[in-house]
Amino acid sequence: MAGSVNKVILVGNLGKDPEIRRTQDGRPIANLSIATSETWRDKATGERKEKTEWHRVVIFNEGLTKVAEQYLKKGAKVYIEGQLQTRKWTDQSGAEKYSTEVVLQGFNSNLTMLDGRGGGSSGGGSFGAEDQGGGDFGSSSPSSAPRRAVAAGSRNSDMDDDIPF
Amino acid sequence: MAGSVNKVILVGNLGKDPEIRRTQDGRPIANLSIATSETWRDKATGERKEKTEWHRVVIFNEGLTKVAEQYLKKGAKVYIEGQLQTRKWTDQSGAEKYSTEVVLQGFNSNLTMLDGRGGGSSGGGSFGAEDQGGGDFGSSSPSSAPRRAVAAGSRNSDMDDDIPF
Amino acid sequence: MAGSVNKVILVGNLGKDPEIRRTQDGRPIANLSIATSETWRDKATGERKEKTEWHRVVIFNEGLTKVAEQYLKKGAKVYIEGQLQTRKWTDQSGAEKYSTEVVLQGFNSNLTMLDGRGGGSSGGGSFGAEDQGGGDFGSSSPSSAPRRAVAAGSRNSDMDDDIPF
Amino acid sequence: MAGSVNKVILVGNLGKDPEIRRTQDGRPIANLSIATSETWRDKATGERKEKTEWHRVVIFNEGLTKVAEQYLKKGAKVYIEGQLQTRKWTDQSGAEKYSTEVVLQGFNSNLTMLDGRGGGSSGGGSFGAEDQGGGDFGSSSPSSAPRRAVAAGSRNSDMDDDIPF
DNA sequence: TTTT
DNA sequence: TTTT
Repeated sequence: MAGSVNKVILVGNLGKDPEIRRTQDGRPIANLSIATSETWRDKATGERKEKTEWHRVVIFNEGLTKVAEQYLKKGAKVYIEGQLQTRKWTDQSGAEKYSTEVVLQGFNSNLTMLDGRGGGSSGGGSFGAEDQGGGDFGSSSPSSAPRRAVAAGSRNSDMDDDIPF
Repeated sequence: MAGSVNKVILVGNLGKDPEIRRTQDGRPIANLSIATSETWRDKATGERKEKTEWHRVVIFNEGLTKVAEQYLKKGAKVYIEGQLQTRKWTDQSGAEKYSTEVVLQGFNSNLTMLDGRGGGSSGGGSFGAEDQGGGDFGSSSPSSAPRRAVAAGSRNSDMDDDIPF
Repeated sequence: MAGSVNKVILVGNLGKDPEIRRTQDGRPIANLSIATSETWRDKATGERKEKTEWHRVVIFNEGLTKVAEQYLKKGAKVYIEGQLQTRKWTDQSGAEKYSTEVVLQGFNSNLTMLDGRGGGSSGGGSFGAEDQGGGDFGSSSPSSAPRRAVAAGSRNSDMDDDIPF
Repeated sequence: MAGSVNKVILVGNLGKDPEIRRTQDGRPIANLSIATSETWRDKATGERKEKTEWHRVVIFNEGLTKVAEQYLKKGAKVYIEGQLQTRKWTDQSGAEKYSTEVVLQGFNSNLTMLDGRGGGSSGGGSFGAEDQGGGDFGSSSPSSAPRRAVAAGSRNSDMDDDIPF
């Protein structure tokens, strides 16, 4: 079907270190377990309640996989943008199982670190789907290309970042 | 955990009419099957490929459930905003199963119709989590309350919807 | 700053045909005016109210610009994903002005058509940031690459799209 | 127009403390300045570049305004979900100006703290549009109501948060 | 004016 | 089971 959107946005913490696997043809894949939770006060009893949801996240994008491998640790807080996918598989006893995952792959994926845990001087970093994420954090290539200068009449004569508020 | 976000955004089509159930205490619940798909051309063979993903959507919000029941039909295109939730259940044979659903419940849910199928002169409509969705489509109550007038100095003296571009 | 996210998601209708311009070095840029609106019933008076918001959308991505030029017309309904950017410019009288736009550029942009207006047999189509959008609609290249086969133990032995709900 | 969506998602840092104002009828409004930025390496020169975007955020939701007033400080990292709105106003010289803001108001707004600055043992917290946000951070009321138990056949017999991955 |  |  054309004309559809399939997007998941998570902000949560890793329940354990990323697991790195490889496809048969050698491409790396990272698996993350990410927890999100909500808390509320029960209206009847007044108790504080909390519910944690665990999300299985699979990173097929090679650059983002490297970022996960190098920078993410158990406990790290991340922003994740990917797609929902449900896989069918068969367990050892032959039973059919379904697993729904948040898949980071292709152009509309994102992985952004929201804290600086795990050592180094770095704080959070943002990595888009096109990143190769190689090398040192400080020299890692970035998200999207900057906006190019545009010839659009007089409207552009004084481009500036200083927004006065 | 505090400080987390769990959000799913889908634009897709209903594979069948909504199914309405009731909780033990009588609250209505709507189940939707929503398809999203992507198409691409295989780089090697040049073939056109398509992959469809099916999403199980559960609407706990009472107002949105009514909207689903009254206005959504098989084939309808919708915008959905909800949360990911995975449930564990046991089938007849005692096997443990997991089911991951997109749940519309609480303040940060949304259901917006993107076409006007199923009769009436109306095209799509938007229903937020606070809607009761009652009555005729044309008179259905809306999404969010309008912005209130604000005393904020001279900055507000000439509010206008006519943005000239 | 690392660790940030800047995302705008719109579903709305074009107020007029796209305007295509070119940068000084010849790259095409599309400008869209997109309307979103909300309706509500005034609690005090019971009147039905509507407020329309106009969004200026600028497409720097070359493939998406072509898609806009070829397929979008006044009235078309689209899903847009981009970033907020505010530009400062100086008008003819020398007054400083600011213009905030939704910019589609780079990896995390999306333009999806949600209807089939404007002729042809085509309905909606989805175009990610990496698309070149060339040629006929039916043969246009697609969104993201498909998921590759993965060697991940027994879990993958029976991949299938037939989710039974 | 029915059938539209107007959503902004930001993760960024406050450039200064929130500013609290009041409407003529006494309702509190919070104004935030939030920075997002992206970095990239210039392909031609190899230089590291950075571009910061400033966002004006206006919180009309009374509960979220209180949260902003009590917990947010200059430098705090937040997740924000709101709507784009452009206001027209006239400055002292009579010139027409436009200001585009991210407005948090109504059901589909969200403000989530992503760090634990400003004292207390708490880390980030999440506040939805329906929160009143009163009282101590640790006892603050929550986001969305929990999912209610559902009579839906055998599928629900063993609900559990312990997802084993 | 933030953050890295 | 949708849609193109």
